[in-house]
Amino acid sequence: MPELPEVETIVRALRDGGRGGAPVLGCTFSGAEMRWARTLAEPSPAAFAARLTGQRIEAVDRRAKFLWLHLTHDALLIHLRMSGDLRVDAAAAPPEPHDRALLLLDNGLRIAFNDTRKFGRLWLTAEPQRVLAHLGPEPLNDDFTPAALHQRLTARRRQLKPLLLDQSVIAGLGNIYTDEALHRAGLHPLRSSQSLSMDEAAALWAGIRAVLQEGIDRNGASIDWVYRGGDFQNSFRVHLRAGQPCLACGAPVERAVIGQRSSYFCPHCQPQE
DNA sequence: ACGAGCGCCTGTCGGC
DNA sequence: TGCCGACAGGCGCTCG
Repeated sequence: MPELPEVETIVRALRDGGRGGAPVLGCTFSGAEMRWARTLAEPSPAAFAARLTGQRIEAVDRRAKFLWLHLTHDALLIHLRMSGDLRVDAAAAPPEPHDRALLLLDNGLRIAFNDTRKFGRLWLTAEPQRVLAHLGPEPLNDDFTPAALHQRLTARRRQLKPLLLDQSVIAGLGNIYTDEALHRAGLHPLRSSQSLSMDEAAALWAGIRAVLQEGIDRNGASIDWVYRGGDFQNSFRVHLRAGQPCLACGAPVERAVIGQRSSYFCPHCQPQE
């Protein structure tokens, strides 16, 4: 599910409150219950609760699509994958269906990791950089420049859309925001990355920045039963809009499967050649 | 180096 | 109504 803006929204809620939950910054873990053991990437389920207990949440951060809780000794990394979400509840509240991990806090609250499809993962580790080592630049950081994007795109010859989904090239984009960024840049998802001019890379850079920032401003996108609270889905220009008129030119939006993912684009605004 | 296929999971939806 | 395939915001693996 979540891409960078959805994860950022969750980070801000954990830090400051929001999405129906209380802030947890500064709280200390008092226990944990794993309800689907494979959710835990490391350490072992047997070691997890004891190691977590007593550690205080010193900071709540994000790297790409990973939530990053800085604890007293360790990092708690959380990747929500397709269907994960976090809630902050009263510790005594009955669990919800698909709650995979319950992390108890010493002030009567509880962080629940809910994940219908069981793809999400938690890491409790003293070496977060080992888990995050493969990630490319953060697209909203100052060092992510049009020239840096151009260099990374032209260093390879790949279809543009799968390349943008590759977290080692740029970190944080997923299927929705990639479609929207390519549309804003007027670039076809199958264009060869190596063929991009500096001007085209600069347009893509601006498109990526704009859609991510708008997604954050709107608290992410909510589709179907997944995720809650955001309304960026009301701003989609192409994603999920096959057959409907392009909001820029009126041509029907097309859908194609590219790299095993649904892709939506305007054939007029995003010519393949 | 790149792209395709598949596995991991559960749920929803549309067609027959 | 029931069944069946397609599809879903991600990512890691193998195989050509």
